Amino acid sequence: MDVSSRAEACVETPRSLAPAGADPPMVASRFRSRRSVQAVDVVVRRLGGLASLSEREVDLVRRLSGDGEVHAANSVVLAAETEPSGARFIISGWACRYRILPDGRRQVFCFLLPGDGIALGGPRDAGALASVGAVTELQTVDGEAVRRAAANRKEHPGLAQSLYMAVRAEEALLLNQLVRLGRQTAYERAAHLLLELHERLALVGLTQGYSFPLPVTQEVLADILGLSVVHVNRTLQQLKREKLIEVRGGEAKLLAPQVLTALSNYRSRDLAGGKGGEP
Amino acid sequence: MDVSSRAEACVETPRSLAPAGADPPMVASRFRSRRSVQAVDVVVRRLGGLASLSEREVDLVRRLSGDGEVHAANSVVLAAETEPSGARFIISGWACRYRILPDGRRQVFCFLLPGDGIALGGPRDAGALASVGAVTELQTVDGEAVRRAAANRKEHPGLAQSLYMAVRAEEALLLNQLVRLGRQTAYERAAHLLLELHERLALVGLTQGYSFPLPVTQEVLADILGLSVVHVNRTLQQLKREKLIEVRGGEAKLLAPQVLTALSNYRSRDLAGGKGGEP
DNA sequence: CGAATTGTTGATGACCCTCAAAAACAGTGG
DNA sequence: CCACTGTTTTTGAGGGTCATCAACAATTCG
Repeated sequence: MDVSSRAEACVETPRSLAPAGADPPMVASRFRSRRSVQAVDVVVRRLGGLASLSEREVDLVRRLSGDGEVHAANSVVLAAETEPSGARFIISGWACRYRILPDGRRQVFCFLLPGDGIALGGPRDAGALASVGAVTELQTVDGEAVRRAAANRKEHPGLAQSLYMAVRAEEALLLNQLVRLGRQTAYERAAHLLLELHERLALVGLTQGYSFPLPVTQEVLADILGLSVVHVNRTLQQLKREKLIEVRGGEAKLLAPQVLTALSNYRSRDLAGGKGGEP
Repeated sequence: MDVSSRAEACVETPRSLAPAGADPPMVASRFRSRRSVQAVDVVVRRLGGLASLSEREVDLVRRLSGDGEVHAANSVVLAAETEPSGARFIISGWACRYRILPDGRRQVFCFLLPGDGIALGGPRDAGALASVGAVTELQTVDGEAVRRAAANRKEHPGLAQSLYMAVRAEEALLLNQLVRLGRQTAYERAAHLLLELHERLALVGLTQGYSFPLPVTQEVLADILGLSVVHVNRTLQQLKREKLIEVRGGEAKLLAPQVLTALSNYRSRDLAGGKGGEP
């Protein structure tokens, strides 16, 4: 992948790129193109939110921008049961982990958002257990350098901690998802998922107040919520009718976050990590 | 306090149960017997099944038997939101990871069987994200020694690999569970779960052909299957009526494993690991 | 053996699915 | 710019799955 195609992709998925008005640290202007340096910033924000990174570690992450790839919307990024590929980070766009039953039923396990990693657990991660698909057009970069660096805890304690917390955050997502599917009504599930997406996107600066991009069809929502498309539609309508949310044109807005939180028993704080953790 | 009384507790004091402050004390008594040297063998079998262990590593695991604890059935082993404890291994009995909603609804994420670890991911593991409860009387041993040894990959490559695979196997469980809850009917879920339990118990030698212990009430099954107790009862009856399973007196038997596998789209091989994997 | 837990059964209705078709929308090419 | 096509959203109708409530039978256990 060359730089120009990445740049194009950036333009084509404007929604996924952070306006980033909040976080302009002195960006070491390396000899990389300015555009791509900004692009990986979302990874820096994500990992930096999970643990404190040294300047050297931040630089190491920034250097990832070299090896980017663009995946078309609806393409398979990582097929289950095939040779595992290395770790990658998502720069822009949404992906999802999922499994498909022989009869076509699909369950999406979780969304993967900008800044999130794919197969962080190592070469054999992800692929064997679930497929990863691009929900929108997707920009990723090779994250093996970071993963290997993080394996050396002495050298890169911050990165080690970050990746550890990233894996934990993903488990937190799965547990949330299990509660939704096992014990919540459609109405609660939808509210809960929207709150979770808002929280995650806020962590990487992709929200504007309570508005955030929701670039997925109702069919995808159905597959993550464990519902039929029709029922997702009706459930969202109910939430809109009650003035709790707005959803249109790939954008969502939480009109009454506290009400949503209460009715869906949403608990935040599971995803950020709070920078504590494992030795 | 025990978990089974949660329903009443919620009726009487609906609000006061949920907050983390009201977490029950952990009842556990210590044991230290010669007999337990044999007992930890189940851990050796489990870890040895996930990766090849050197004799030294096996010895290291066997030495765990020193520091055992017994947890009463229905007691809380690891409460969510509290100080994390160290890694432990289950010697006998069944436990489960779960979360309870403020209104009393409970979702069990997975069972923890003999040989399985608790909080293997490190001190902060498990506890923060889910509680662990003893389903039956439970015998555990401190696994910190093994966990720390495994952290040194050079010294103990087999153990490192084993624990890595154990964590992956647990993720596989969660993903299976997500498919069950999100996209399968009660009938499929029950069959799928029974197959999974059989496979897991077989890995540690606790099955006899297609018979295996199932020391749980239908209420617990309901909480893991995301169903009501009544519906679990009817679903099991249907499976019995169709001569696919037998369940009585804490024992289950799969009468037609292939039929069950087909009807529930069960895929094995996710849990064992096959001794391949991460560096 | 009585008390409590667990399992079983029936009745009723809510929730959610399926089928089917129309309406809104997005992209394409004339 | 507007028909044209395919996708996505929306609406309606009807039915199946599963929850809830309530009671009773069967077990387990002290």
